[in-house]
Amino acid sequence: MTLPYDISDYKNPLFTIDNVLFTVDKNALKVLLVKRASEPFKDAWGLPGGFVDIEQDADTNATALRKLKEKTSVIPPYLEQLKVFSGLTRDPRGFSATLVYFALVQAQTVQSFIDTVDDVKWVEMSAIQAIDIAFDHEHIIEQAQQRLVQKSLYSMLPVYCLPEQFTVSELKTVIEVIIGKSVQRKSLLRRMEASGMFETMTEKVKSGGRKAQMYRLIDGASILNFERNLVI
Amino acid sequence: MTLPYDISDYKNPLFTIDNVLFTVDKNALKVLLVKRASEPFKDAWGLPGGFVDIEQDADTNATALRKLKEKTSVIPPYLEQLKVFSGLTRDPRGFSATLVYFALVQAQTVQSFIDTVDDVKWVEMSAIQAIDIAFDHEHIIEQAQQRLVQKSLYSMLPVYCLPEQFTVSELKTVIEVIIGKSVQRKSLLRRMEASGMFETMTEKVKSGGRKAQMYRLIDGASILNFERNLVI
DNA sequence: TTTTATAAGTGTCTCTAGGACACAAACTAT
DNA sequence: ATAGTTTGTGTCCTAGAGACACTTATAAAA
Repeated sequence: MTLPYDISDYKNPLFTIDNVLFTVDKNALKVLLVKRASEPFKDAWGLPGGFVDIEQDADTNATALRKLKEKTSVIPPYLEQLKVFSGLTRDPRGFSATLVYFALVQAQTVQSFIDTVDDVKWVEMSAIQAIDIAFDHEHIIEQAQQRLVQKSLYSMLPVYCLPEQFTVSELKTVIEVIIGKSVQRKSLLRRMEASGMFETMTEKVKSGGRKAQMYRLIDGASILNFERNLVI
Repeated sequence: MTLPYDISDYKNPLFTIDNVLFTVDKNALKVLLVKRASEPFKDAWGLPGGFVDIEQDADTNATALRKLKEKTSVIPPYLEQLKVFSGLTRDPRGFSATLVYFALVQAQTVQSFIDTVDDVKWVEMSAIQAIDIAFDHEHIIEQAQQRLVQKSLYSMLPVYCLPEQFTVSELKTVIEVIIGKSVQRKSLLRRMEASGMFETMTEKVKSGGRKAQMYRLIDGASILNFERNLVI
């Protein structure tokens, strides 16, 4: 419900969008950071985000995708809301609320085309503490990682860190990197079968031993939530 | 990340907070609605909410609780973010984003207060379609219900619809009302035991047959997520 | 006081899906 | 051909939910 006041009567909170974009690359979970070109937190690293452009964005999802594209040239195949982080102290300019999205993408090179960003890079989660991170973004990243781990226990979300076609072993590896524990191939295969989300390709691919079956997400298939978690 | 522009450079989206407050009463899931006193959607029913008061609210959670307290006189024992609903068309005044919270409360603690006012009421979920609902609040309520059902399959969240002390049968009933399916008492007891969230009271309570053991949430116990869902 | 009805609580079997692991199959390199 | 490696399958184990009969406790009726 919205109250009948004119919005200009109010001191409005600063409302922004931020993105936590994850990938799995070389057996490590990585998050995308951009170097801030201006205050506050100039020269620190932070999450790619910004203000909603109400002329241009149909909704906040559109803002999230636009900011990712502008700052990193990446369009993720998976995007969902994490949550809103808010408070008087999280931004030196005053009360702020940032709607954080959480996204997954296949490992790829990133680059920026705009001048509010100096640099863009993938940072391994294990290296986060060593980096000067803007605002409460380190805390936000942790929360996003927890959500990613949880979802990976009861869904095939990690497929979005893979190319369109992939083998069971590749899927197994990204899941293991994300949840930090090994998984049985057999369990994965059973889940892939049960989910009905995947189709097999006719060609197989060599892999150091017997050729591996390639799979892909069926067009338009939505991520199924299993009834049980993997055991950690 | 927030960009370095002065906020006044931007046309800001309307940013509001809304609450979907559920309870279970008389074998029905109910949601709290408020009659709108002014435009837009004057005289329609909508979710209790409003603007953040950055002088008064420490964060958006505080806003949500403040608004709920105003309408019910009660601080609900459970509150979490659902998600942000946004877009150009959901509010006739222009682009808006509303952060929706989802809350649970015991019916009885609220009843006596809302009986004294005529602009707040509990509405059975089954009666929602028959009511003139403001904005996209009907859609929001549906989403909140889905979340409530899901969480009730892998947690004891429905306890927050009960008084401090309760019996297994009472818990069984609220769960069944929420998920719309019967549950085995045995399964519930196993879960209560396994969760370690509850303690037994010394007194028992009569219930038409053998006296029932009373339970309560252990102080400070957090809601445990089970590894498996109940089977629907 | 005994009987009956009712709800609480227990014992135990079944069922499902993940975990473990051995083993067969397919492929490469020597 | 043989060894080494990875893929894929068969099968048993296990945890935890579902089903359901049966025992226990209590109040109300006879």
